[in-house]
Amino acid sequence: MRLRPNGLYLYRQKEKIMSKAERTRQFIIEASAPIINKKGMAGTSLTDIMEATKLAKGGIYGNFESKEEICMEAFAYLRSQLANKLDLAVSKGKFAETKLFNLLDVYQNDKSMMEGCPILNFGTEADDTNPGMKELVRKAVFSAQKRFFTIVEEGIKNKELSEELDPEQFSIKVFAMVEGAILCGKLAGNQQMLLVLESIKKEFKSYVL
Amino acid sequence: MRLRPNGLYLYRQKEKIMSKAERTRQFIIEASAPIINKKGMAGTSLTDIMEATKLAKGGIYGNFESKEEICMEAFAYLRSQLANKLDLAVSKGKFAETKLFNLLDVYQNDKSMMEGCPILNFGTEADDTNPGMKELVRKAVFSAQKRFFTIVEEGIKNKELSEELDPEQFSIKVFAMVEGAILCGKLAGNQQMLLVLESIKKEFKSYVL
DNA sequence: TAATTTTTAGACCGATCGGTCTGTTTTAAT
DNA sequence: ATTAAAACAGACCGATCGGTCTAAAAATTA
Repeated sequence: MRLRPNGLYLYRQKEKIMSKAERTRQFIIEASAPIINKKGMAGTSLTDIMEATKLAKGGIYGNFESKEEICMEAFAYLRSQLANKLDLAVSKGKFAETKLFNLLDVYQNDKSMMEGCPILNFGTEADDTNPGMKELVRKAVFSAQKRFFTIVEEGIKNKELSEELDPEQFSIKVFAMVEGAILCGKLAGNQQMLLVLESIKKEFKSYVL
Repeated sequence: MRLRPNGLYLYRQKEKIMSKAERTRQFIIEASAPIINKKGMAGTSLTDIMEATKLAKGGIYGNFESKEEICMEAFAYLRSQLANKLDLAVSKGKFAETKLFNLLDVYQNDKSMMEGCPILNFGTEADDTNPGMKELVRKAVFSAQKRFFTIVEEGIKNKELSEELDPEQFSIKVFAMVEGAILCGKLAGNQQMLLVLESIKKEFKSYVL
């Protein structure tokens, strides 16, 4: 028996078919990521990862040299998955307003957000204890903020938005609101998140020309 | 040797002098809380707690029945410490504006916030894994929001603030912004936090009559 | 101060931690 | 199909995990 990470996953990389090891590595990352996101890095054991992948220790450590490495890759994976969804949502909007609203809708509705934003989860755990991870998350914060920034910047350039809207201020503020809303939504009920996102939209609309 | 939690800590409870055990229990909570807040519940071991308290296992487990219980008490302690500071800051303000600004200043400057907001730290770790702790944090969220709510509500009643400012919306939104700002501040630099808090003040001022 | 109760130290426990290593199996090239 | 190389299973490792228990020490009562 050993037929799991085979047919199902036909990853390609740069037009070259991935080797067995590369496929297994990717499989481990994808299977572990949601667990680590949920239970935390310290809270996730190798046994958890073995169960999720149905692989034995050797199968794990043949592809990673430490649990730490798995955690880093798991975060990178979650981050890029989410980034892709967010970028796609933005690209489907024609105007600044629709771009922003599409973007917020992903934060609000996407089921991958149910398990919590990886920036929030990994960030709070890593900030005091894991400089390498902290740096990864820091970059993720900047690129998430940049998404908001670009929408506003282009909106102004295209005369869709008032020049009184400062892209940098707005992007930092809105990102903080979104992350805070995710936290409050999980702790105090989803309508809190809704309320915050609605107020972002409302404020934004006031700058639409 | 065994003279630590004696003279230094003369806690009183309802005018009755605390017993040795009560003092030790409190001592363990206060010594452990910052560590647990920093390293997380799963990331903090009993060895960490033993080192911080200079007590042996027996000394710990004579006063608590599990690590879990220590974590719960640690959160309750951090929460009440912070709540006291915040309430004090608010009480020193005479008007809604000064109350709110004093409150935000604690979030911005207090050194106990350097180690991170316990709601953020415990909340993100507990939300998917620890229902009991999640409930504790949930209550903390509501009472933190209520602090903002009351300022606005009374400000409106006293004709200091426009009636267009909705206390509930504002309190939920601002709390989310503050928590998001704490996260971003720790990950991406403190000036992000500053920026968010400034924008809260700016928006608030626009409702001051 | 003496007696009793409470509290603490620290040896000890089984379970689990992250990680290594070897022999077997699977893959990939011929 | 044969063979050399790559990947994996699972026994094994020492360390550490959270937690228990007993005897000694300290606090409390008399």
